[in-house]
Amino acid sequence: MSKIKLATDAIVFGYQHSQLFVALVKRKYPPFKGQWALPGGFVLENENLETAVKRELREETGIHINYLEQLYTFGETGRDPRRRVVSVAYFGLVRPKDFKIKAATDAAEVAWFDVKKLPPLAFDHKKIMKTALGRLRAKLTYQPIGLNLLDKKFPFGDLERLYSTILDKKIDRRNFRKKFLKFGILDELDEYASAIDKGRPGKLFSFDKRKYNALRKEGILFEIR
Amino acid sequence: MSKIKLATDAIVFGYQHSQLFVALVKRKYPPFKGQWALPGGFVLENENLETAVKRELREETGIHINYLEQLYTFGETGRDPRRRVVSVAYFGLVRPKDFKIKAATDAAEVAWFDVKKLPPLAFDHKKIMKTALGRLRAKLTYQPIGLNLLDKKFPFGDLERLYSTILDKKIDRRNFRKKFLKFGILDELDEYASAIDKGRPGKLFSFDKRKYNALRKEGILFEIR
DNA sequence: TACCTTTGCGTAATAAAAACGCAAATCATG
DNA sequence: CATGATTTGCGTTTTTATTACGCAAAGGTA
Repeated sequence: MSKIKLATDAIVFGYQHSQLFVALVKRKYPPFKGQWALPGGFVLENENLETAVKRELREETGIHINYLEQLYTFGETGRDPRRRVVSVAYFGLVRPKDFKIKAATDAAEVAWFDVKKLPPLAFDHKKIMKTALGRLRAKLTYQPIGLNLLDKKFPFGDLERLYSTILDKKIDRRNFRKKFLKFGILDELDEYASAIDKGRPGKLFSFDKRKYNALRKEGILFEIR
Repeated sequence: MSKIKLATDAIVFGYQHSQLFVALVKRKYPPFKGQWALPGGFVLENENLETAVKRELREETGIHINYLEQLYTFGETGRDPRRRVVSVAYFGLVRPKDFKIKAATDAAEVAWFDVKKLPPLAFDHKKIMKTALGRLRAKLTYQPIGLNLLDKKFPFGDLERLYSTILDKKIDRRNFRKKFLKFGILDELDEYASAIDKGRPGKLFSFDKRKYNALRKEGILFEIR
């Protein structure tokens, strides 16, 4: 039979307080024992790829994923020192409330790392991270996937700060708001953000996925820069 | 060992006379014997994925590929009736002069099909085709990859017709020209298209890849709609 | 009450896109 | 060899989108 092994890896992003995080697990066994790595593992024979990623994530991190898409397949010979392993990488997003990491079964430790302060990573996972970050940044500009990183109800300022930190640039608050709201995919609620923060409490918004899909069907395209 | 087999498939596009073509091979053996399918096959144990696609393409079609990128990995259980096969699909572009198909070794027949008149395809290749077409159309708008489908020297009208046929919409010739040339990635040559066609012969242009990469590095982004 | 911060709504200046006009170069045709 | 058909090449005007700001309102804090 084929001696090529098939695996999946997951790059899971989380966002909170103007910081972008990624979930990593500390490896229990060689190779790279004790190093941080992306959660992932081998695909079972009768298992779909997406099912495999979700299973690994559940087993290793207990994370409840909110958005998941295939990223890229990394298949260079030699990327695993043991033998030929081809890995289909997925990238996922979680909401702030799902940040808490549950008991891990397979991996020794799980933790969220600020993407700006990553430890050395096992295998070619640094390369995978870079690809994932590129995809996240690019996609943010032409699909409203950033909303998967916020609570279901959020003040508008949160969304603006999310774009600003992930795209790593200043954004004019007023123009950003006008442009985003003009798409009509956010519902303005009759609730206000609790005034724990300083400043005037803002109205809460929620993503109207139905309206977004309808607009997309019509060919109207989302774009934020 | 793993009973999952790893394969690659190639979706190769060609363009000529306002028509978009794709290369297909007729299957020699079951399953789907006698049906048209995408060129492809199993990855060898010590072979990189891109090497595998290129080898298969050479063996099955003799096509000289000009541009190649990974498209998506199709891994649903049951997509191959025999056993579990996960396929990493690539999509490629060839120039008109490379259209001629050479002797095939592995496959019975190779042919170019107009994407608008495709025969029934084996496996889940119809789905792969759809994904590839989507990617080509999307990418055309934010990267000048369409130039890989034209001769190295081409009259501007060819480029406009290429966009018009692949994106399947009318384009204002004058605005398109202005916008495309403004990027400064095309060199205007001192040659003219041979006046075999009717109408005024146009100047020939060529793609200045160096200039394009320089601009991309600066963060200036290409966009055509 | 004064001050700081953030929200929410607006307007003016600037840049980009879309719509359209028209002459020049070539070929086919009578 | 003049006429029409076709395609190129270079404009202008109108419309739309983006960018750059101004400023009052609503909350907390001192």
